[in-house]
Amino acid sequence: MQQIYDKVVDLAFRRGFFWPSSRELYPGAPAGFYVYGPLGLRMKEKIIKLWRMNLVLPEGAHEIETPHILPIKVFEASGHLKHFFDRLIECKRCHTRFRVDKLIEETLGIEENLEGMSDEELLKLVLENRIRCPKCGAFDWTEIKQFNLMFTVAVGAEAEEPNAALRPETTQGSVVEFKTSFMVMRGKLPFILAQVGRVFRNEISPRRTLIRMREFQQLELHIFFDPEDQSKYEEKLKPLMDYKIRFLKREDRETGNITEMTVREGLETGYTINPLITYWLARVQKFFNETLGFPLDRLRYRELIEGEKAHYALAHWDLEVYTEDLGWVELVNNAYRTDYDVKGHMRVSSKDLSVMTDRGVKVIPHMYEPSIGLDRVIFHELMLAYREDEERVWLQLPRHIAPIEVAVFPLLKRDGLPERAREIYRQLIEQGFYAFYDESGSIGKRYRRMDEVGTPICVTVDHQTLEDDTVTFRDRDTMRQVRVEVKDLPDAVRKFLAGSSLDEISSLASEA
RNA sequence: GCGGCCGUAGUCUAGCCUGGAUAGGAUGGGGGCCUGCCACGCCCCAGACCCGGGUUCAAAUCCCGGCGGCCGCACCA
Repeated sequence: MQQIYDKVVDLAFRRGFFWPSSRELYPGAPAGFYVYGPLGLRMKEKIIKLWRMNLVLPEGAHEIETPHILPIKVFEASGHLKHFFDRLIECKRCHTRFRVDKLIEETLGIEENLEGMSDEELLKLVLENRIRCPKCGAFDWTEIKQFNLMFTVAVGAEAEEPNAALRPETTQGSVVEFKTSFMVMRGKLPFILAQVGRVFRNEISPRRTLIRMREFQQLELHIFFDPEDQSKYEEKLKPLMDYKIRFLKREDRETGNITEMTVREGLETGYTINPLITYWLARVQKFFNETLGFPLDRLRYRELIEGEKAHYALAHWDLEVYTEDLGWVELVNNAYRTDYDVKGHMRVSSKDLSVMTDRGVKVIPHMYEPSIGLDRVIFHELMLAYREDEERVWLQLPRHIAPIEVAVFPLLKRDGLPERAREIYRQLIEQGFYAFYDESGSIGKRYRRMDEVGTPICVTVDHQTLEDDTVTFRDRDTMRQVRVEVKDLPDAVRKFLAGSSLDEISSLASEA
């Protein structure tokens, strides 16, 4: 069942939300790269802004921007080198694949470092020790295949070997720049860095358009804190104590039962570890529900278990969203990375990254990271907004996220109506709205076109406008119209986008 | 990456099996006429055989390879 999915993808390509890169000119272009068209880009900007206004600035986070390309050393310290450059060997009988270093370590009980060995040496070890397939017991292996899940680059005109890589997460940039940022901002723990940025993963098989891409965008918060001092967050949690966070606990995997746990319960039972993590779990869920408009019953935190968690994570919850077509899809990676990253960089760089705290002791900060997959958020906004009936197709996007905020039409293409409509359009643009003007075809067709891209308001200039300077103001969801005076229009648009009802809009004129 | 299915305008599709002349239609798009509020109608225009090779007098059609898509497995740090 992919009905809505297919329709949303079709609509997105057709109307300029997003489409596959380079397809027009070079049909064989590799998959997993997408262009954001004008409408998709607008939504993206709006969501970034909402994130910034809700989770960055009020939390005192400092937004920085670090390079996409980082030296290989960085990824040696972060553990990505080890975990991203897999060497796999496949059993020819049952077609199960194994990481060859793990296979050898586990079968022979060797602890020594196998990373430096060549493929030939590793294969020789497997064959000489007659290591059998742990799954089916066969002794029939393929050659070793290299899997690079990071894109490597050779920096410098004369470089021949890759000496850098495109980052697979923005985190490492923040960790590497933590100390400098802390210093220049005269920081104190907890200290939060924020990054909006593109990340790159050489996925084996990119699929489902924006759901799994090779180049995508993350909204990440990197919260550095003193694990021994939670006082600040204890305070911040007070108003949230009865807020319910939705979890899929590890033991409920089979049944899918969601546990609604209040902040208080999370703390008391220790399930959510500490006040800081608890606060952020609640905060991020609230952001998705209240600001981005995702219904609560479609959201849950899936607790990851050993083997699913990232190599760096002590605890890890994926915030997931449910749609009928795609099932539960991860939107936010919430990882308690402990001091894994900071320590890794201390080890590889031999620099001291510990900082002084108010307690008067130096600590190596721990890190908690809510990391939002922006493209997936946009895609799900579209999926959840899609509506159709016998008459029309429309996107019931949250009004403040719609890419076109208000469209202006002349009822007819004569009698001076287009001229007046263009004036009104100009005024709205000057007021800072994302306005849109159209005079082609019939009025009904123009309404349909705007419905399809989720434009919340259509304003129409008719003959009455020329007499009393009022226009019709149409609501996307009900198709109802009220008349508004042109002078009140900017105010009406602003209020409607912020959530006012159509009745409130129509009473504007009578108040004035 | 493996296996199965598939690839004709932006989208949907006819033609392919059985090779043959300007690749047809719908929808969408642009322009025009019309139109006093929800995809009216009419006229005009632009737009496609995934890429490469092979077989053939001749390939959208047959064969091979590549690329891409969907589904399943694996991967998803």
